[in-house]
Amino acid sequence: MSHRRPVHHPTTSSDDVDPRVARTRQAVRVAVRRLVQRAGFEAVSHQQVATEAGIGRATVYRHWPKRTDLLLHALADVEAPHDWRSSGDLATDLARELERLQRTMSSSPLVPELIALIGRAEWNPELRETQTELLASGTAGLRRALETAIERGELPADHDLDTTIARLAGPLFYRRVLAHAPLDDAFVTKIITGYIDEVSTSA
Amino acid sequence: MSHRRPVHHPTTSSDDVDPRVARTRQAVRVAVRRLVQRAGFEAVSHQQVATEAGIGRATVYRHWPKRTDLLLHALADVEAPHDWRSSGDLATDLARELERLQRTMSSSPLVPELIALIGRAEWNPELRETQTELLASGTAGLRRALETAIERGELPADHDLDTTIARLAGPLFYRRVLAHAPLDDAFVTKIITGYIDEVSTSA
DNA sequence: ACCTTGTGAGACGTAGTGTCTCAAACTATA
DNA sequence: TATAGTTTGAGACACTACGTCTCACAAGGT
Repeated sequence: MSHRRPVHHPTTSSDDVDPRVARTRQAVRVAVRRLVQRAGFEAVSHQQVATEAGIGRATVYRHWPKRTDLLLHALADVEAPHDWRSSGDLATDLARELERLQRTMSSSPLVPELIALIGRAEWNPELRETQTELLASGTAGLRRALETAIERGELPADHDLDTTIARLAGPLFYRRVLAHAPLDDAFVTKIITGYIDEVSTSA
Repeated sequence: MSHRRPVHHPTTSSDDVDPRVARTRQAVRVAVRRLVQRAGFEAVSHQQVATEAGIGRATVYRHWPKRTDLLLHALADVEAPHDWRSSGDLATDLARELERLQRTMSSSPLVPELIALIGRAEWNPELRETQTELLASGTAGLRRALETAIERGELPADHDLDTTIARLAGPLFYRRVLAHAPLDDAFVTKIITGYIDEVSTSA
């Protein structure tokens, strides 16, 4: 919609968007997150978002015609750009990554949003794509840890990463989302030691 | 609402409810399931259900005032009353139970309904309770298998069942619901052998 | 100062919601 | 079969929400 191409001042943070648009976007992002955390995605309507954000209803429709656009927008900048360095030991790397995942899932106010996403991704291809991306970024650390271990020869080259990631991260999701049980340290430790025992005995 | 207590003919299936009510209940159950599978719980409104079931809108409101009541009703009879007998070997029992879970999650038209449930259970205590019950019944087989193994001395008496169940079933949920990847046999086999290796080496 | 563009307020028709009433149909029993 | 007690379906009703549109105004860029 914005046809402004030339960037005159390579400004600090925001892109070459109209400041008014940037304001709207930010306000809506915050509003959607608040609404989702308070009452679930079901409570997110253009009407509600406009009220919560203190902006006009028409403005919300202009930028995000569909309801799911609002959710996608709220999730848009949830990239986890964490710089990764291996400790040289698979067990240590996994522990660190799983604990990071544990922290994220235990405390992050984002979990409700992800659950809202899950519930809809089953029927909405666009949302499913976003979910896949978020999942990939959330488990990227685990994947890197395993890849590094393969390079070191600590794991066989044909080790199935996806399966392993599912076996490591799956139990966390199960506990948090399905069983509504706490993700305590003992639980995470058991997952790690179980897996390490398994690959070390087979080696 | 029905004050009919004395049961004259101990009839075959239905309780002592008015046949008209039984018809309504059944029709709504079917309609809700169809709608959820077709377009998700979001598509389930009293209006839609009435149309789909071919009954009056007011009737739907009478029986299920809230929208979630419709979901709960559709999930009400999903008990899995499967009679369980141990094969005498933990690995065999687990394989059977996990494969059952795999089949259920791969093919059952119920999975969409469960996902609809998950998405809302985070904010609705009543739904959360139902979800917990369904989860318990779905993993009852696994639990029985593990309990039997403890009785046989195949597992230590202080073995944490909830943790183990999360580690066995969690990866399946992860694959099916989050990763949208197929639950192939190789995957299930890896989960089982991994776990069996782990407990057998520690014994 | 100028022109451009996003915004907010509100009008508008449409569609869905939740409640209510009432005649008709159904059920169990005498 | 007749009768009394229930459930149902159809529709009326006020209300809210939806999605689109217009237009004056404010805020942005140059």
